[in-house]
Amino acid sequence: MNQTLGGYLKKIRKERKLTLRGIEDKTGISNAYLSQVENGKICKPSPSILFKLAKFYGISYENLMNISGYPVIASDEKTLFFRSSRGLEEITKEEEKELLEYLRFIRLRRSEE
Amino acid sequence: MNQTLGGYLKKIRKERKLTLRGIEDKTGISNAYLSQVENGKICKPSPSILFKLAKFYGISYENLMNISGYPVIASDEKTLFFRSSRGLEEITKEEEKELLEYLRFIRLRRSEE
DNA sequence: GATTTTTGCTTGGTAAACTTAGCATTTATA
DNA sequence: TATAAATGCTAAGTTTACCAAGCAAAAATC
Repeated sequence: MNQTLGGYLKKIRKERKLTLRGIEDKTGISNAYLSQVENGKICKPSPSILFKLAKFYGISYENLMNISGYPVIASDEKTLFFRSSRGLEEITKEEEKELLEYLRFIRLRRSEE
Repeated sequence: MNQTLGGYLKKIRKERKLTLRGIEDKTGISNAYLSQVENGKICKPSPSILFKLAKFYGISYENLMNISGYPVIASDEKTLFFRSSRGLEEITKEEEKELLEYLRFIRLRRSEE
């Protein structure tokens, strides 16, 4: 899907007509370094750098981590949870199943309105 | 609560009565290096190393990343999703609210059985 | 009790991320 | 058209993660 990290970043920057030095000013990442990244001379920028870029471009940090070859929790290994007033709550497999059924019900009901 | 990476790893290893060389054999991480990590001489092992340790010890990779000072997606910024036969499905805020209510109902019902 | 093995650690070296300085070419301004 | 500024890039240097080798103390084996 997405080729190299450098290619991906370069493509986005070109699309938005931004300059290396402009990004340096906004993110603190040196233009020299970013050039090396975009041209594949650096293949694994630190997570901190990737995070700054993700935030600046408004793209997914997790995706950048993945493209860069860092280990990332596989989505199907993540525990399901809920935000609530009490914070984050994990849910059991059984609850997940019931909730999924209920979600189907909700969506069906909504589509019939 | 606020623990150093080294202290945390050392504590776990001691609790389980494991040796540095034993872990080297199982994970490929050199005992010399692990010693430096545990004693705080190395503060930011690469995510790849953290992942190996998390897997080996059966602890949270995300937590190790966090303790090491790497950027991690804040839990309240995570998108809620569901595993289903169609893959991962994101849910809207309204759906989340309804599902949370239903979760309360499920749990109440279960506790009354 | 002597010797061998195990254990944690230090030292020295390599590789790669990242910065600063500077160069060549293009673009803007006069 | 001449000059100044901007842009992308490279080279050199610093820092730090990480490994291999080796050392001293503790533990195990005889």
